[in-house]
Amino acid sequence: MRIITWNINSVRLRIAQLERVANELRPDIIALQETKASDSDFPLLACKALGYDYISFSGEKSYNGVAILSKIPFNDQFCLNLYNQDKRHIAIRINDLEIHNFYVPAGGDIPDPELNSKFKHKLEFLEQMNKWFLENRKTSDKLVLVGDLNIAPYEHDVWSSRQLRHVVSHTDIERKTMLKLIDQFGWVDCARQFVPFDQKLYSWWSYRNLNWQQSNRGRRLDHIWVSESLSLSCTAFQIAGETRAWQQPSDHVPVILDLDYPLKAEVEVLQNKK
DNA sequence: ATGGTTGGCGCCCAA
Repeated sequence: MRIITWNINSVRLRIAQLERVANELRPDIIALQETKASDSDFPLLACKALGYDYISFSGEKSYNGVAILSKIPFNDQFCLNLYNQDKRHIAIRINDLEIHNFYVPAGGDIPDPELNSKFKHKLEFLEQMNKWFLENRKTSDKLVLVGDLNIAPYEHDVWSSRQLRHVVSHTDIERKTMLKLIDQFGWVDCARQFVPFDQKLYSWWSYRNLNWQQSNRGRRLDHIWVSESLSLSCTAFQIAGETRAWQQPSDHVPVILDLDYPLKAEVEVLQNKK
């Protein structure tokens, strides 16, 4: 099973790019963030036409919004309301596998919760995420958590850890909070299972730098985590950096995980053999 | 220290 996560930055504007992602990367599941469409405006038929018959979405006008497109039928879907009625989470369950898609608040410009309510909300959102999983799930459950988490936790998740020390997304408090989430629940950061910690790894390049390719000042803001029970099922990890060079791109690129999880048809075959 | 761009919307806001 191939799962990708992508902050598409307007699903309506980038349907053609979504089609390209679907055709070139061939994911079974696509988790989108920043769809920027209310549910009545979500391009459901266009997404189904790409081969994703099972779609779950939660959006609002102009801001935020998340969706999960699946080729595999799911048994259940739900949204957590972690902060402010923002549409920042959606989850689906396929048999015993649960996939959570998050869009963590970016947090504004000033990394001080006293001076900047957006930064305060970002930290609170992360604490609420952590609390929900600690209270409602176990790392022995089969869980995948993906999304734009808006934090680059490790030194080589940014182009210059020193120069971004006080920049929102790489401040000490954010990095510490993210590592606490990973440690306390027992998440596995799939990217760093496959790519050593001393190698630079980015999933986002700012629109503000038109020379982004040359200067390569990226950050790894988009993540795929799995619970410990799935860590041995991860077979490959990639970041589709090439999409950032497409015409009128999203500032984020798709992050890809291949998981050795039996698809429904395969499960049925297995059951018939018994 | 500052500015740079994009998307959605509606005369700016969030990223």
